[in-house]
Amino acid sequence: MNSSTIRDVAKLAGVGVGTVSRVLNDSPDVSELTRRKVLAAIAELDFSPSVIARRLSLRKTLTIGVIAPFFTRPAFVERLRGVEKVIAQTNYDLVLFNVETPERRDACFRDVPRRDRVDGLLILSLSPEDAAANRFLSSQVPTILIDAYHPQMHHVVVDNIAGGQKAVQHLIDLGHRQIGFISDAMENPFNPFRFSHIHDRYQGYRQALDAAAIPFRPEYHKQGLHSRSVARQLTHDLLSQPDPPTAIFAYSDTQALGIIEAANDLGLRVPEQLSVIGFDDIELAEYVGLTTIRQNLYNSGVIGANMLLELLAAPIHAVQKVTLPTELINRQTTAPPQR
Amino acid sequence: MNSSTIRDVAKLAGVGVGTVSRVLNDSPDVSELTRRKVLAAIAELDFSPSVIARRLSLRKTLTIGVIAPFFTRPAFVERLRGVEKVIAQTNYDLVLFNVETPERRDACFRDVPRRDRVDGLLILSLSPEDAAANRFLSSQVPTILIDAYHPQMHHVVVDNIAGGQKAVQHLIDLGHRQIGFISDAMENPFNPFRFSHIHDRYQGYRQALDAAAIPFRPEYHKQGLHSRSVARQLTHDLLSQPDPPTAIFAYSDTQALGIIEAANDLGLRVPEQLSVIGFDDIELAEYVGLTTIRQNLYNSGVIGANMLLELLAAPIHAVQKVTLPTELINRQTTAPPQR
DNA sequence: CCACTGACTGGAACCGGTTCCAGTTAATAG
DNA sequence: CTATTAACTGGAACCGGTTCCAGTCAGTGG
Repeated sequence: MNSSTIRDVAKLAGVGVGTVSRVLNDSPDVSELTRRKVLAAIAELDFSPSVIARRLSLRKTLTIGVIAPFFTRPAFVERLRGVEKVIAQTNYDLVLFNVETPERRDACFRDVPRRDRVDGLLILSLSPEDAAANRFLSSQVPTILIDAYHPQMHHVVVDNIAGGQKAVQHLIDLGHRQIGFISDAMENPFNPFRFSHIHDRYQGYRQALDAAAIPFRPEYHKQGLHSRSVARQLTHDLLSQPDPPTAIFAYSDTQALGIIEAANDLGLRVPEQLSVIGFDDIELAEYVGLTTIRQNLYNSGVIGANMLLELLAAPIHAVQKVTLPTELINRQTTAPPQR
Repeated sequence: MNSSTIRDVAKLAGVGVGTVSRVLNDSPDVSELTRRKVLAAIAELDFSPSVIARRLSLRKTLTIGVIAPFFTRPAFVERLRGVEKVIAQTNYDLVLFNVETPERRDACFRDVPRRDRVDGLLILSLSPEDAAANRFLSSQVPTILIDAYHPQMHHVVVDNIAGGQKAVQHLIDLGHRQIGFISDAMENPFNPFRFSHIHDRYQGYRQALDAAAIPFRPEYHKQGLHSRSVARQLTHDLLSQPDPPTAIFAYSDTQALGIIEAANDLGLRVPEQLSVIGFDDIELAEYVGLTTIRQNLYNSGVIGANMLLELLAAPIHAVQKVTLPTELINRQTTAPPQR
């Protein structure tokens, strides 16, 4: 059925294979008469060219790879959605590599960036170390980091430092002076993917405190694995100390939810007795009325994918760096501290 | 760098290309000595075989396609996760086709099922009409429907009828006799993807009522677009009528959340004054303590992907039909009706 | 009338694997 | 010692496109 080849078409149309190929590729060097004959033969045979054979002779895969820890956190899915939207409008195929363990990440970083596998690569939320980055750079596969960073690689990131600062500044503006921070662990082994935003948001936290001349209190910063339940436990620790914070900045919305649970456990009303602010603005955040810092997740995918397409179309550039802004979404979990 | 071919390896190792190919494919017909020579040459050249060329000569794409409306509802992502998990363990690539409009669905149904594009296909939550199904069947591309149905295609579905019945039976067991149902629209144009579960869950609703000899009241069934806000509005309609229901079965958890919002609007306490039960058991459900019917989303992806791999390995079978059970998850939104 | 140009065309060579057939070699049987 | 066989091996042919070179032919200029 689908088994006719370009040679069958050539024979039927009474032309050479080269001519058929020219017709298929809209070459101008074909007379109108010939073109019509070829198109008729194509229609009669219900021929369509083999993508596989094209790939071999073009030495391109017509494929874009995406490496990401998609399913581990809701935010990643939203970025992927933006990526897919862009790629779907091209004739590239989108090949998915999901990463749920550091081993799998390393395997992907090793095996995927090969010219015969993908023409271009998007990496979401996974910042490569120098060794991996060098492999990407020498692999000749154009690669864009989205929500991830390496100084020598193209990337589109959100301004986590400014975002963290914005969150804490909001609490300060409300009158808070005792502000806790609950985050993922900043160091291995509890930050196996080395999500670098943690450091950035932490830095934003510190800068906002400094700017307001509020001394940093290490006992106000609790770290642990990224999950609601861990955040809940950390909040218990945080609030059970003498002179506890009156407001908490959470590294992520997921953790903010754990903080709110802990407040409920302890009989503290939010926001009257405890203010909570998150980061990301995931869908749940709106539902529970969480004040948070929004980053435009979908857009980051769109921008990254478009950068990659440009890179594939045009020759090499200098390292492209895009930083996206954040936005304070003021809902119902922050308020002035009680006197 | 990556440019060495099997012929380079053959020359360096002093053997023929066929022999190198045999070594690469672990053929037993190679002497140990020769194998070592070849492996040494491979290592020296840092050679790895071109996937593209393999595809052409094997006449396989080494690719599995997934067509789905992934990002429109959280449940789909969870299924995809199960699919990815299975595919990642093979050497198939996973190519993603996201569908957000009926046009895009039709385009995917038309263009993707081609032997030179994918070796096998998984379709999530989109039930093809007969015309499309015939194209799939005649395309020679093994295809599995997950959470979708066509009588002549392999599929793995959840037992939506039994699930709906289970939900309503739970309400009846609690003593409810006035039970509403809020669902997606059952007919076009408001059900553009023809999600068939709606009919099934509706049927489960009707069966449970019949079994308890409770007459069906059409005014207790409200339909609308799938969203929290629409469900909220429908609930207002439902509860503002004389003799309103004391319990509501929601087609999905998302809609159940809208129902709860509406109850709050009206000052009705859940579950004391209104019982609500959902369907799916999405992540949010646990968070808000929603009683619901769980379907094992992740597992449906795993099972479907494994079915496809078997189909790719073995010759044609009879139509495979798998039905997965559901489970009542009893949380805090259902209770006996008030006297 | 010849040389030359431009427009178009045919088809071999190529992309880099796999496969199959025809050897070669060594071992075993007769 | 020869015939037969088993165990390996080399390499041509093939998968189905694209590309490029060497034409062919009509038209133009001298």
